[in-house]
Amino acid sequence: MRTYPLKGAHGELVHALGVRVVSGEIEPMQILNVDQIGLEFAVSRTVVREALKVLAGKGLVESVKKLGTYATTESAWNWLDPDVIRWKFENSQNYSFLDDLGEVRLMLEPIATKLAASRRIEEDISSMGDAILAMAQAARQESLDPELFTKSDLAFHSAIYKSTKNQFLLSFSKVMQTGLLIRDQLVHTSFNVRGDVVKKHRQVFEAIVAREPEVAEARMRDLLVDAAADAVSATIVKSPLAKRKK
Amino acid sequence: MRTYPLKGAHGELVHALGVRVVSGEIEPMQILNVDQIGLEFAVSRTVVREALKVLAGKGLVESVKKLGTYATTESAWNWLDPDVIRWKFENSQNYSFLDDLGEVRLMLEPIATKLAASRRIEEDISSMGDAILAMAQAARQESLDPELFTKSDLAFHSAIYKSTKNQFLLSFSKVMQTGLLIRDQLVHTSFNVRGDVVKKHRQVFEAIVAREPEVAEARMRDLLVDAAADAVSATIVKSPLAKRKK
DNA sequence: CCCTTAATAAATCATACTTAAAATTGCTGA
DNA sequence: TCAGCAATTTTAAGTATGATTTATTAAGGG
Repeated sequence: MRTYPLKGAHGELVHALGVRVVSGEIEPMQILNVDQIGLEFAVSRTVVREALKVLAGKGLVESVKKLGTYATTESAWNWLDPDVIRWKFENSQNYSFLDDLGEVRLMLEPIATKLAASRRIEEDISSMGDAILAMAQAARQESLDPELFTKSDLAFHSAIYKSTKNQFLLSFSKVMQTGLLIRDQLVHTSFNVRGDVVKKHRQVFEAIVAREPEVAEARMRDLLVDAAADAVSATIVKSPLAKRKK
Repeated sequence: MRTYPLKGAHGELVHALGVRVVSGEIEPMQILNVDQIGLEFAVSRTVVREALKVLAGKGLVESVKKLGTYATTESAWNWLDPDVIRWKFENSQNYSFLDDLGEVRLMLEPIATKLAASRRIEEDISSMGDAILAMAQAARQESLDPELFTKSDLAFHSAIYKSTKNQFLLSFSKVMQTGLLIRDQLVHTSFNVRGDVVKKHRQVFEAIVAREPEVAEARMRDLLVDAAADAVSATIVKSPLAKRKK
């Protein structure tokens, strides 16, 4: 399974080099030699150069004449690029950036929910309704379906961002989804789904349907605090080195 | 002056095509013919293909064999890419996305300020201090310097994001800066700098220095409300068609 | 110390070849 | 006659390679 959308040799090379840069395997200021890479991956210079241009577009490398193309420092990277996030996950020593992502989520999502409650249209309601139904279905004790649960959970939150009619929030939700999805793969959907998770989602939904911004916001905030607590315990279990940077 | 960081024929082509897609001049699903573009810009196929790959990396185009490379719909674009924002500004009929950006700013920046107040290190303090000094200097009635004012204003807010030690917030601040910078060019720094602007910035700064998260947050929120009010009046004056989508 | 020149690697160009997928054609059988 | 299916053609992306240009650093000479 390809987790990246890019096709062919080019896509694989973008992916491979991207991972090397964000994982720190290729250190900042280290030169990426075109011919050498072409040799290693058995592709032509054309393909290598295209890949480097794409990475440059995401801030991961820079190139100056005479010197060469070199990796940049973290602060130059576009962390809000879904690819960058995905690559970061794949070979990381340190998952503290997950905490960073969660922190931003906690800043945005309750207010996004408030906005959703005042701007949602019928189409948004039906998306959310479908997601909630699927979620309840997946959480049924007789037939637990972790994959469906995760998927519908993400769909619900995504629908909220979409309801805000704010392009930036929608783009952010993609970054978030990428992060959460891979986190779930990492912690293997511990799926200690507390009985009230679905209920709490439904209550958020109902407040949005009823166009009650303040109520929706408060309920979402409550829900996220629970989710964060679950995530922390899961992370500690699976990955003892995941420590918050002071 | 080049407002884009990309160099040479390649960079210019990425820019030109990016603007066309983002502005809607090239509509979703419309095919971008490689040979035709090469002819129009008098560059080789290689350069065109590299440019299209970069755009694909930002979600602006997709390519399938046999069919060609075509523009995608807005929802596929990565709005959190500084280039995308910049291009959006350059040929837009509608500046409502500025309101979207401001909305997200209002969601993030007060809390970022709160975090900054508890996580800032000495280096952050000196960055902010320098920015505040420059700002006060620029706002002096004897020698008004709009450009310096804008620059130091941005530097101050950027230093706050940096103090949070959260990579995502830092990347977001780049997007924000791009937006605010070009907005200021658009409204030509109306510079009706209310006397208390510098003072309010200084008060935020002092709360951060004193490590008073709650106070810092409240003061920043207050400051942003003023800024938003100024921006709205400026936008209405210069651009009557800037209407908020209902 | 400045100016010229050489060296270097990115940037560009041009062209040929390969691959995958869609569209067309053509065959078959009901 | 025509619907359905398979083989063929066509199209444009994708890949490869060698030659050329350009910009910048570094070395060398005045």
